[in-house]
Amino acid sequence: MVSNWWCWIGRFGLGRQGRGNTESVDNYLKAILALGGGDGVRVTSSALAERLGVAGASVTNMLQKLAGAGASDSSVVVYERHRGVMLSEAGKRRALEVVRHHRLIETFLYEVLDYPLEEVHEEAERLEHFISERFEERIAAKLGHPVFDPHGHAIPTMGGEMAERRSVALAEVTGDGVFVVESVSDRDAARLRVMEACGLTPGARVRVAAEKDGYRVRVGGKSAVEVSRDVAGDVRVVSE
Amino acid sequence: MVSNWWCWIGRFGLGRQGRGNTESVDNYLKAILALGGGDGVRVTSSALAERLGVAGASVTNMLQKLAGAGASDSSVVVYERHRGVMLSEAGKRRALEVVRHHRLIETFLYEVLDYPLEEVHEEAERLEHFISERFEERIAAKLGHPVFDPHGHAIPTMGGEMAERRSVALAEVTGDGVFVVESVSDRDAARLRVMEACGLTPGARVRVAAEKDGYRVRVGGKSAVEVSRDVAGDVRVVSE
DNA sequence: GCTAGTTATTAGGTATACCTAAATTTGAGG
DNA sequence: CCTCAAATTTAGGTATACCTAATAACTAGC
Repeated sequence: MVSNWWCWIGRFGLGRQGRGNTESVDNYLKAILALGGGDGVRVTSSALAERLGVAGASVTNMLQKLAGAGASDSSVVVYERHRGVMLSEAGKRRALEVVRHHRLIETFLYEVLDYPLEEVHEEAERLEHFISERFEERIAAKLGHPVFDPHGHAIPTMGGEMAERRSVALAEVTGDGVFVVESVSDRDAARLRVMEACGLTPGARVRVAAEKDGYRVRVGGKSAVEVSRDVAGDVRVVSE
Repeated sequence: MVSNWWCWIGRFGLGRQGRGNTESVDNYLKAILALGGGDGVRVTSSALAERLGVAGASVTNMLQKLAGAGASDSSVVVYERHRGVMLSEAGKRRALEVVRHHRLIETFLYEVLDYPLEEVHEEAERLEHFISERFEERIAAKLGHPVFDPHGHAIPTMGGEMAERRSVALAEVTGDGVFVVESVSDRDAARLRVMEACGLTPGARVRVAAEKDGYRVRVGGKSAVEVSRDVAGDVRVVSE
């Protein structure tokens, strides 16, 4: 009787890689979507380069490859040199799927694994590319098919539909008034921590007074706090 | 008031990639561990190539890079050309960490997300490379720091310790007797489905009778079933 | 201790996805 | 309509991680 537990460590080929969408490609699609390329807006190479943190030349390379792959239709983007890029139907579908993954994972981390709000984004950003259909389906079911993620952002359905809501950045509010926080940006974890401390979380009812260089906000019964313009730029509200 | 939900899709650089361990490197380390390279056994290039499903030349390349990186100590493997490879302390630590990730994820998928047993492996194989320390910690806590995964394999602790148990493959059993199933291999999903159907799951008490070309097993009150040599090779048992 | 056969390594190539630096194209202002 | 600066693309390079084919090193058997 010999102990050889190691025999049972799985064995498999290297690499992964679904149907031809690499992690990189998905990130480009997501970035194009985020910059408006899913709604007929032509997105510039430099905007993409800036958002993705890569050199402009790298963007051009990738766009050429994406546009070239698959004859003409069936391609994931519509691209003409010097005239920007937008998503094709297929590209938009895929981009929304990745966004769905991202937001479901965020919700899952927050609801089921008790992550702090400001940490869900980074983890989801990595995992969104590697989960299977089954994983997606299972966490969606576990969470009761949520419509919004913990930041207040809408989660696209499997069909790519998305609850749309009208809102403004708090930073664009000029007068005083009472608002409901629609969503908070996940861009900056530190800022997110500030918002949480102030009670500026999705669904919160806030009384806002614009001041030079910022806002005075009161959430619920708490005492008023000063909110910088930076932070206000990361909070979206709807008027009550 | 303008709706521009897309502004809130996260923005980030591409790529990922922790402290220099790529997914590929982790897979090599895991494979070396699985072939005994964590216990002073020199593992051959061809064994690695076979297990990883890559060409021999690719293995040599990788081993040279792994051995070369970081002066001499601090390297993750001990390698001499033509004489095989084994893990260094650091390499073994990392390999066990990846195995820990894998098995925790499997347990999580099975326990929390209700995956069928035969599907957990493939998903874990992908995700093990991309979860953070926090994710690992959170699922371990959620599961109550489990010691075995759903296949019956021991989960290494954070310190790299691992419950060791003595067992034999059912295929090596010659006489008759009563055994307890210690673990089942996750290698082959189809085989796993057969085992589940037979009741051959970790912890099950089975009465075994060797026959030419296979085994006759009785689990609990169920009627006896025939088990092929192939399947028996994927079941490990301890005598009662 | 030599040779055949297996095993391992070197040499040279592919694809992805980045980079910098050098063209080029575009479009705004005069 | 022409020039010039900004945006974009081309050209040429890097690193990872694979590949095949050719060469070299071990090791058994005689």
